[in-house]
Amino acid sequence: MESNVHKISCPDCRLSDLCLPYGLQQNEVKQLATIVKNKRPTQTDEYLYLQGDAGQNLYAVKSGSFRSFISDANGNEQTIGFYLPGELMGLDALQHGFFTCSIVALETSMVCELPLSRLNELCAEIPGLQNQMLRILGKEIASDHDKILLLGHRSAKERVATFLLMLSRRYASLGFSSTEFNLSMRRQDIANFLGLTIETVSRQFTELSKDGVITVKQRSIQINDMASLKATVKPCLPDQLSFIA
Amino acid sequence: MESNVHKISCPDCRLSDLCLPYGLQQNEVKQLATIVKNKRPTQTDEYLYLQGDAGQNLYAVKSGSFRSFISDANGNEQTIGFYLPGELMGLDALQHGFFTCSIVALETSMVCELPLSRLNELCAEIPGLQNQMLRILGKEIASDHDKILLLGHRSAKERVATFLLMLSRRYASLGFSSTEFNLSMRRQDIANFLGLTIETVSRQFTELSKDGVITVKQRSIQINDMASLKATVKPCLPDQLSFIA
DNA sequence: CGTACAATTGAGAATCCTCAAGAGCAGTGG
DNA sequence: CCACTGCTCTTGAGGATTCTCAATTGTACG
Repeated sequence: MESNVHKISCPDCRLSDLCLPYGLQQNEVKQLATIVKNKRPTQTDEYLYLQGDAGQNLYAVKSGSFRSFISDANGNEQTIGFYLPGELMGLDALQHGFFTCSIVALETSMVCELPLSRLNELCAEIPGLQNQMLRILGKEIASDHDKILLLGHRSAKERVATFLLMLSRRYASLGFSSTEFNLSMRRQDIANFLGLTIETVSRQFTELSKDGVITVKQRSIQINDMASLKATVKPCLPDQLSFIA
Repeated sequence: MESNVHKISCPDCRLSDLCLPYGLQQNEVKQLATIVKNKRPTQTDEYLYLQGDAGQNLYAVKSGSFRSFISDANGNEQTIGFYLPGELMGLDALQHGFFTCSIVALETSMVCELPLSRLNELCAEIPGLQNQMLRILGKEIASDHDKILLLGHRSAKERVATFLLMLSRRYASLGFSSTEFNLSMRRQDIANFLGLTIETVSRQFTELSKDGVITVKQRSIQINDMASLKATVKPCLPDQLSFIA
């Protein structure tokens, strides 16, 4: 079944409630499905697109995970976010038709390709789709604001704890365990995303482990004391962890 | 004339090329103008809306400037951005219909109120308007990504220099001087926005002054050596200063 | 002129980074 | 089966940047 994931269309996709079809009528979802192009799997470390590429499509994650980042003139990267199944990539190209960041697969992954021109036409026909597009864009913006808060006003420990909580939340909304999961990204990616060094991230993991809050074994994470982990970032409002697109 | 700025409608507004009407036909702009509500001036330190408020409108800055920020449970603030004339506020409410940040006026300012329901209807009728909405949303997202880069990977000096450059750019696009302007925000706002303390911001201003790059006198800024200022943030790609919504 | 607020400047402290070495794990080939 | 290589992650010590605390100066406004 998993090997046929790239053949599943919107009406049958278990992610449809998280993705663009949310809130649409059944026949509208079918309409949407007609413009979706399936792509071959994206392999680990393969780029989906590069900063500066012409962006004529949006991409929805069907399986796996991705990392988005901006490169500067010196080749330094800033990781902007991580994308999990059901999430939409490429929204930054809406401005000028060029991607302002690059996207790379963290593992073997599947995406659905949505041509912007067709999507725009469909938005005019299906009000619910236009609304959902706006909701998704609003979510991206709200999530980016949370990241700005994270980078601007949080200590290293708070950043790492927040990172884990946000992954926990998103895995939960996908129907996976919120307390046990495997990180698909390297420490380097986490550090870069959080504006820290990998040594600092590693030390924070170690500290949280020593306090019994989490158990870390390479990429595998187990949250033993969710309350403590949340208390670590208590300065945040309870519902302000929608975080990290 | 300035006192009548709140009576100027879209077809006559000198900001129309920066704002929603960009790219629209003349009659379409008139249509848009019919849904715009003029509001009384917003005074310094007056809130346009508060985090958590129901958001049924977007707001375009007609004159003056605003600061947006997120508050956490302890009352700490993170400034998310500054808004100048022609820019659209309230996009974060598109997700759930609630504002995720608060907006406060930095000086006496005018805004145009755009009811989302009417705007949505109009978007379905006017393809150009829908496109412009998506462009604006894409710009907001790209700009937020730049802020994440700024907070995640830049030194204090780079942050302050970047802040000045971005203001310079935006004033220039409004037709004002790119080398001489007055800051409408306090040091505290700048520091908070940049993830620094006001002391650090002040010291960076002093250093840039001592190097002859800028002249600072309270809120008044003069850029004497634009090349040096840009060199301070050279790690960035030349066109990556679209910055800071 | 005095108060309140904003901004600057200085000294010491804390956090995080840099540099360096070592440990753990996967894949390769003898 | 085991050593070897490459990569990732961890751990430690010292250093740099930025923050905290405190005092002073400057500016706006009644």
